[in-house]
Amino acid sequence: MNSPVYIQIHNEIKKAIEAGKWKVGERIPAERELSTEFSVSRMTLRQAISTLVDEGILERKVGSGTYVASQKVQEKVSGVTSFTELTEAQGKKPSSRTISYHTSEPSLSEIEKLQLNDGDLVLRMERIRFADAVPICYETATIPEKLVSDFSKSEVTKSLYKTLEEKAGLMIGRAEQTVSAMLASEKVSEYLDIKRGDAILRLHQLSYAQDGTPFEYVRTQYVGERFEFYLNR
Amino acid sequence: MNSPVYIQIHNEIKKAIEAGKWKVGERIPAERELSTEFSVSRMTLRQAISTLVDEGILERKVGSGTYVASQKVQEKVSGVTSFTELTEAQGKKPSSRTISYHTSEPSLSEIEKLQLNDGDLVLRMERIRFADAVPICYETATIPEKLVSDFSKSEVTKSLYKTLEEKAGLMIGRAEQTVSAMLASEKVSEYLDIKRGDAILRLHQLSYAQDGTPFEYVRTQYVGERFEFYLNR
DNA sequence: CTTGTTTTTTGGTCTATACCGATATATAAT
DNA sequence: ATTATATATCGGTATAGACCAAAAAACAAG
Repeated sequence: MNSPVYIQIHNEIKKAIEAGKWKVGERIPAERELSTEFSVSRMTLRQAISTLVDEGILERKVGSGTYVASQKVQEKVSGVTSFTELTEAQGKKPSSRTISYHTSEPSLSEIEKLQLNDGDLVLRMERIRFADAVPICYETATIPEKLVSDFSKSEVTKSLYKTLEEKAGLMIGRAEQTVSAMLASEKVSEYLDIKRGDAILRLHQLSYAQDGTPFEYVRTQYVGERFEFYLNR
Repeated sequence: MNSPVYIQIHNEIKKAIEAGKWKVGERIPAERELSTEFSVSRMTLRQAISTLVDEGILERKVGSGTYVASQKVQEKVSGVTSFTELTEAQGKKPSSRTISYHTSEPSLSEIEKLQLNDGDLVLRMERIRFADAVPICYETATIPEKLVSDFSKSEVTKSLYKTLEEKAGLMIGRAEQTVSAMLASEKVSEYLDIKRGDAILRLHQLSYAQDGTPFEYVRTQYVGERFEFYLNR
């Protein structure tokens, strides 16, 4: 247990809130009170509170007290375009399941889109995204193998952009998106729990680094019945 | 000048950086040194530095020093189109601040877009969205008053879609979006901490219920320097 | 010149105390 | 009962000092 005291206190308070010691909207004890309870100075206690405020778990009100904040995921509402936002706006929980994750030879379109050379390999990931338990889309992402050969699987699947930026110094630039419609294949229809031939909304996306190099090619197939993606310009 | 000392120091340091006293990537004097220079305690000086770090203007490196950060907020686009997802993909924390929230007479464009009748009132909300502490966009959302008259403010600002669906039985359908460019007005430039006449990327969005009724009209003004929105079709 | 070790510098954490202004609550006046 | 006022509580700011671990710089050894 070598973490700083204020982090430990942060964790204890957070756990207490999750355990229901104080409910949403309720006031927690004053800083001076908590500081004696935890046997630390008020400034240290304040630091623990501050991190919880930064995380949106607590709210401060001068002269009144510190209160358990309502929710934080709910702040994300307004522009209804993305899967995640739509999902959360409807009060459902987005999740994903990785179908496959392996290195292989690129297809012709992948060679073209990602500007690959002879012999270059790619990392291909397939995943399904869910809203609650309902499958919404099937997604295939392709990345040049040389870009991610040094990274762990979780580094690639969980926060690819951050990992690429921090560990490979690759600055993310623009992205090209194309939207079209198609029919579900047998394979995809099984993944998405629909019938073969059902309507699919297809989103192709090619992401470029700031130097103009394409580094990620994503093809997403949304279930037409369960997702809408409108663009008018 | 009644603002706290640490804010005043924050402003002075920020101004000095903008004036080129220390260039990007360069190290600024040590905290102990600056604290004597400004004649404050080190903790107060630290608080000024901390706010600058939160804003992405400075970066700390233990044992080394504090440096002028390389970039402001990166103009990246990843695999997503929404502000929230974009922000999180860059490892930053999205947040928002409500500027105003009141019922009023609709404008001509609002009457047209939302298909309002004579005498109908609208609820108009203005808010600013941030990535970490940096303002990214200014957003005005208009909703027919009759739709939300029964709801509390937090129900509208925090999870409008969920509330509409659960309490009004309104199923969210499609949304039309238009993207264009314009110049920042004086008012908006102050909100977004930019100059009047700076480039603004404007996104207008009209959201329809599943029965075809328009129910929300959102106009978002993104800071051109801090946000990019690519669409190719 | 290179490599390993020590010293110094720097940010990170923590204490104990103090005063301020905003808010809430108890009290007094009407 | 209502309204004005004083008091207590609360978070916000600020001080002056202390020790720690990471990093850099100075130094020593080969």
